[in-house]
Amino acid sequence: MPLSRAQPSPFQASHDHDSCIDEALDRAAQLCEERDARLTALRREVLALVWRGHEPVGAYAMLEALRRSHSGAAPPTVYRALDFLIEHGLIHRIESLNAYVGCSRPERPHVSQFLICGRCGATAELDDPMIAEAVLRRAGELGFAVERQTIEVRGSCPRCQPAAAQAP
Amino acid sequence: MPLSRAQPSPFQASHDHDSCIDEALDRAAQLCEERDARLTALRREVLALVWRGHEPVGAYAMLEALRRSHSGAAPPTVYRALDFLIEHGLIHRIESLNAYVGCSRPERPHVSQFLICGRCGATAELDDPMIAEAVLRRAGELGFAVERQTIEVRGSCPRCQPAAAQAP
DNA sequence: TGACGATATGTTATATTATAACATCGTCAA
DNA sequence: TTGACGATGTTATAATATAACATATCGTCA
Repeated sequence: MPLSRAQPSPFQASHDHDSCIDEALDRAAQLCEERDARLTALRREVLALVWRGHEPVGAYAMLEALRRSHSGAAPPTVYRALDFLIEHGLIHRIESLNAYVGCSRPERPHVSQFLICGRCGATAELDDPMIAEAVLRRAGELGFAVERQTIEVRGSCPRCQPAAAQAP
Repeated sequence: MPLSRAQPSPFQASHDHDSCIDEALDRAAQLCEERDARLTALRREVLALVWRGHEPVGAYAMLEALRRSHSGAAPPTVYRALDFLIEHGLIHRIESLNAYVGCSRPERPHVSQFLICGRCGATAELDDPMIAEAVLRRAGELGFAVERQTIEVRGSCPRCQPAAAQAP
């Protein structure tokens, strides 16, 4: 089965990231059209910036990059675009980094978990039902009604682990 | 079995919070002594501020309170104390709130999960091995070496749920 | 068409959270 | 007693985020 429209696996070896970006932008365009949401040039540009890599990107880093094309850009310019993208599930905010990362499965709502490499910064988005359900189960036992799960895991990705062992 | 030295259960009905604070301070003093760490008056005062309630407290709120007794207090005053308390596992930082909450089991290292009520702010610290292990298992499958888990769950606590249903 | 309403963006200012850098103080031990 | 170290004081500034109001753009309907 060809994975024609899927993001690369977590911590995959080098891949064609340009197509990765293109694909994310295409999917976003499609989703926004379906939902009558306006993926404007500005929002699209911010989405592309989030997808520059698989590492979370800070708002002010995006702002700086954005200013190259968009001379008058100010903090609200970026934050408003980020708000839109988050609302539509196109990106996620990583709370422990104050940074933003592209969503790998924007089509459907999901509970995700993030594995964040402390060395290279690469971040993988998981959608593991076992984890999500373990949280729901325990919360349920305590009578707590879950609305949102924020799960961010720091550590070393497979590619950085020899390095991690070398220089601890 | 008497729970002589245990924090109250998550989302417990009203309890004697003064003894809750006292107990946290006593345990901290004991732990610091065991570890040859200096729980100075300032650090102790900041710890008491974190324990004012079971809701996470922001650093600048603590700073304001601290200034009543400590006229010259400045941001570093608070942040340095917080750093110390975190290092010694006496408090936790809630990433999604930029706020700090007392640790309910400072004696031993643990992986905790937080249930945070979006209405009253009350926060319960869990130490559920099922959740922690579900994360470790999945990360392990992907070759990711976990160093720290940040798990923060938003929702409504049992006491706020009727209210939540009423005013959604 | 063109005027209106809604949504998006521009612009300026400011709030909130956190850290850098260096000075001073206090304590303990040699 | 002095020197080293850890803690705190002090000033300044960095980094992240939002408020508030002005202007522009787009789609719709009279």
